[in-house]
Amino acid sequence: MAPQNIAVMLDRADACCAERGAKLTALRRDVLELILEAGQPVGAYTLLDLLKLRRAGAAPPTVYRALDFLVEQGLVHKVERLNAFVACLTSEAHEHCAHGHTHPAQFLICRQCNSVTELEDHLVLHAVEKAAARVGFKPTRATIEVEGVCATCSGN
Amino acid sequence: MAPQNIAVMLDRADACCAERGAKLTALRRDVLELILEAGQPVGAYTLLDLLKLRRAGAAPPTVYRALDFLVEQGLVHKVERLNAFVACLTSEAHEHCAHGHTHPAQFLICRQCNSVTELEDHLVLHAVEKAAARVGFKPTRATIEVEGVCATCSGN
DNA sequence: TGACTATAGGCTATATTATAACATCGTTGG
DNA sequence: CCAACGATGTTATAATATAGCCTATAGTCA
Repeated sequence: MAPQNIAVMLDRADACCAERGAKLTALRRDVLELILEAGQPVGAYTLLDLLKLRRAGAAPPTVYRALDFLVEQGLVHKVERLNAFVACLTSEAHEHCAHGHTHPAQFLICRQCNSVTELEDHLVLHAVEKAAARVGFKPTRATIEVEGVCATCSGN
Repeated sequence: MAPQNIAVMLDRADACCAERGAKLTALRRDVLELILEAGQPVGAYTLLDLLKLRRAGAAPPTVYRALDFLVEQGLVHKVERLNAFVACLTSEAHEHCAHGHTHPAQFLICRQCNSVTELEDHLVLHAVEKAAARVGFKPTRATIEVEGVCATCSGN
């Protein structure tokens, strides 16, 4: 992502937090910036190494606390299958930021190029909700991660 | 699960592996039995502690290798959000065991009672496949884990 | 202003989850 | 038999994540 776009995203994130009474502190902003710069899922310790270049004293809790905050605000998602974190780029997360903080999302993980694409497909969500309702289950959050081969890698 | 049912499941698993040219060795059978006895998702190190009661020399690789095998055979699933393993109880996995080994599944995780229910909902799978196809992505596997409150806990 | 309170962050240690690497053993097929 | 392969034993270590305690800073209210 181009630096100017990252700056835009950071400012959006800032406004979004403010609207909710949360604070995107300098540290949290740094961590979010590093994730945006990565442009792909990045592990907590990779992030820590990057963060140390700016903040010598950084330790695991430094990163994990910032990540907890960012995930809670819906600015970052954790990809469970990769134990990695990725910035949320969907417009909803930033524009309609009044809705419940963590918005639902699906990930497509290409096992050839390791790229990850975020989707926000309401039909999928609907199907999941219906399946849950069928057994009386009340969902609050869904982790949907699909492994496979992306369009580019499969030559389409 | 009642002991006699566990025995049935183990024998089915055995037959299933045999049909595929895989061997459900004593060790693997022990690990599968422990997971079935747990009746809920169980962590690798919990499993290791249980296994040690029978096999003093057991170490992490002992358990992880058995788990790798069982997951590959579709007899056990890993619940990513919990870093835990659960036995696959769906009939398909055992009866139509000729299909691709790892069958798709969805999990409903109750955050009140920690129970986990496995679903195999084809509408959900279809929705995921369609969403993926829409962006040219070719899925091979999907991790679908829903957190919420189960029917029992929500009083329905 | 000054003390109160709550949140954020620094820092050390440690818990939890998972794998690498190499040795040994046992079965199976030539 | 013995070669080859798959399974397991064994030791060490990597990778991921959290506990707990202390300090600093910012907003709040008497």
